[in-house]
Amino acid sequence: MSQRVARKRGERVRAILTTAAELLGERGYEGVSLEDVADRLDVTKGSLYYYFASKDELVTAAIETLGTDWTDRLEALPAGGTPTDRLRALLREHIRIAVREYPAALRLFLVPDDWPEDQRARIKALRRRHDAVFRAVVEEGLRSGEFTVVAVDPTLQAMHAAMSQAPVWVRDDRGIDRLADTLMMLVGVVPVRPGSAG
Amino acid sequence: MSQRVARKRGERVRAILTTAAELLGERGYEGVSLEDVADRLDVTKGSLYYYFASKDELVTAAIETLGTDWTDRLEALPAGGTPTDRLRALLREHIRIAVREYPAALRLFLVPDDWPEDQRARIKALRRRHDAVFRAVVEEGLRSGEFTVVAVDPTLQAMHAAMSQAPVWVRDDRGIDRLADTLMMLVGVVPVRPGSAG
Amino acid sequence: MSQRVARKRGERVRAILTTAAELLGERGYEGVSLEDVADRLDVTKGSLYYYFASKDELVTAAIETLGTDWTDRLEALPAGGTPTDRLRALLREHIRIAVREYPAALRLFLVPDDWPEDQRARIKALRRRHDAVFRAVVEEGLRSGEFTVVAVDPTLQAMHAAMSQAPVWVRDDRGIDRLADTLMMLVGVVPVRPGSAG
Amino acid sequence: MSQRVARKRGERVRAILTTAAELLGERGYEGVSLEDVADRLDVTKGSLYYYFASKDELVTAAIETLGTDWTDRLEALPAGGTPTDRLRALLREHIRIAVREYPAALRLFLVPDDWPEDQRARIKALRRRHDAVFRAVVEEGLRSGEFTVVAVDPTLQAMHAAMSQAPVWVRDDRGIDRLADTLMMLVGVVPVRPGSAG
DNA sequence: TATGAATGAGAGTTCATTCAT
DNA sequence: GATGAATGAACTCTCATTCAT
Repeated sequence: MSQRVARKRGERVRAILTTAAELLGERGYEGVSLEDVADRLDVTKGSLYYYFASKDELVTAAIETLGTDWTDRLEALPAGGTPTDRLRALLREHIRIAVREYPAALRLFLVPDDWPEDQRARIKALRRRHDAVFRAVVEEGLRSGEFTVVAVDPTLQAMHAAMSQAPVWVRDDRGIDRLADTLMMLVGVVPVRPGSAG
Repeated sequence: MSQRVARKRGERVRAILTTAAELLGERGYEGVSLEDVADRLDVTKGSLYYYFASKDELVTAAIETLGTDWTDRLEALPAGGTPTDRLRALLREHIRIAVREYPAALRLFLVPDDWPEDQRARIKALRRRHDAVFRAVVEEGLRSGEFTVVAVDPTLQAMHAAMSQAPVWVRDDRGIDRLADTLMMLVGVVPVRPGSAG
Repeated sequence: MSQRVARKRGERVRAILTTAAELLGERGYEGVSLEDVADRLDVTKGSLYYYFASKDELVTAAIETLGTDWTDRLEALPAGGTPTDRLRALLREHIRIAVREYPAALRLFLVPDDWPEDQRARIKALRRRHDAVFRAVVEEGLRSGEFTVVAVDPTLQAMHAAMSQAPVWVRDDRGIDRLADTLMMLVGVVPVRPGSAG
Repeated sequence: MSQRVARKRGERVRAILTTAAELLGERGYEGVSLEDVADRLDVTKGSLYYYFASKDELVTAAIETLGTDWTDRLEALPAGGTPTDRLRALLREHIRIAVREYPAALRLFLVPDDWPEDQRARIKALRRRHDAVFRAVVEEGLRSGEFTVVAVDPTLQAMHAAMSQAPVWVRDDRGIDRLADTLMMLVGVVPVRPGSAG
């Protein structure tokens, strides 16, 4: 395969993955048919099989795209400031992306048990990289004494669970901030002027 | 209809609902077909329609069964002790049920938008009742000054999100306790000897 | 079987047939399920099979009831007057019954080809008796010279077809009269003051 | 889509519609399943959904095909002659088509009440166009004084009802002519040598 | 006699997958 | 590379029919 052809193929694949990621992020696995993906790309269903062997393969790759993009954006946040500031920024950005772009994200990362090990592994890796971003800041905060946790793992897991569910109840920017502040408490950071409003 | 027959029918309905709840709790709405439910009950698909008018009806009733049972067990916990003790007990029990019995429960309570209003309402009511159990304790803790929160709603939502996701990563009793303690931090209760183990 | 029991059975059968005839007259064969019939009788589906071997049997018998009742009422019309008056009265009464009570009658008498010969024969006999009522008057009118027809059979058939379809377009009493007058033309009786209004 | 492909698709659609129209014309809506249509085309049920979104859509389109074809043939009849001659020709042709090709046509044009408005409208339009052919001749005959009617609407309706029912009793060409002549009486045209043969 | 329960065939529909062109 | 077409399995739902009690 010539380089030119390979490049072209790469572009095509990327277009498919981006589109699929969008749709999956909006409606989740069972909510998206290959017809939907093809339609939005102005292509026919059959064509997708030229690039991917099955729906699962396509979905896995698309989730990879989506997850990578997501993590990239978190990593691109400014590095300076205290762990507290950086964690809060991370939380806000994460929630913002979840709410605005990938409302169905939660469902996506829960891969069905009967998928091939290969694909499960790829998504696991994705989660790990994503997780590392948060873990680094939390651990730094622990070292500096700013943070207190029962254990790192459940803390991170609780954070992610809450953020993924956010699209269900968070409506506006104020909701995002309140949720971020609430999650800061998981590392022992109590906001300056805590309230008790419903 | 004679009493004896009515009782028998009740039993049958309960058997169906229990079975359906189990399967739904394991695999979620789209993961369960009526064939699956019928198979596990050793009857044919069509028979289910003798008791329920549609899949949605059956599923709604099953979710109701599952949710009511769940909340009942939380409400049955001993009433005494400080809010801190009671919230921790609630969290532990909730996580235990989620992990051991209804690993896919999370997805269940997110009712599809296109369901009949009637059924949406029933499930909403269920969620409200469930929520009230936690809310009462949290508010008591706030009044007594034991708890601190940014706002009650996101706190409860984060708790529930984390607990529902628990089946994915929690494996043993220690995991349950660590998660419960972690979530206690959402109300500002820091454990006596906080650690930092991964 | 004692006489008392036989009588009771007869009553039950009649009740079923009347109800079935009603429903069939309203909605036609495919529009009525045994459940519908049973429901309206406050009985269960299964019970019907104690009296009838199959849906077709029940339907045939019900059509017989309906058809007999219908013909009875036509025969009960006053005998006096000219053939013209009597035919017009017959037409009006027939249309009235079709429109008000058995809007789906047309479909009913068109028995599916694959029904057992026995049942086809019974319905044929019914139609014949019904037909005889009109035929008698038409033939009398022909003998008396009041009527003119191309041939008796197609005349009668056209009359019946039009009357059976009447429920689709006839709305009020005026519609009934206009249709009856129109059909009188089939025997050469032109109304005194013919119009041409749509 | 290339022209060649579009043409091929058109042919396929036409084949489906023709087949469906045939079956529908024979057995009516409820008497035809998609399986039946697919079988006769030597394809599987699912394939039909590649061309039509639902049974109703397919049926509507098929009825449209059938109805258009029918009306086309009536409109193609020679235009000359008196209204009497032309109406008789129309009646004969209409009955011939009904008897030979679409014996169940009657039921087809009675669209179920719960169909989407869109489809009801399409079939209504069809009926209107069909009706117009007869109405034009009848009105011309009225203007020229050849015809006499009670009212135009019931006259046309009675004609159509009788013709649609014709397949039930008309057997041969003589039957067709006798029925046509009989229906001419609805507009006051009495045949030259009226008989009274049964 | 009648009931409640269950069955099984068949309906319409969806969709991942295949394949000749 | 991509398309249009077709497939076949799975799904929800309906209903005439059977049968133990």
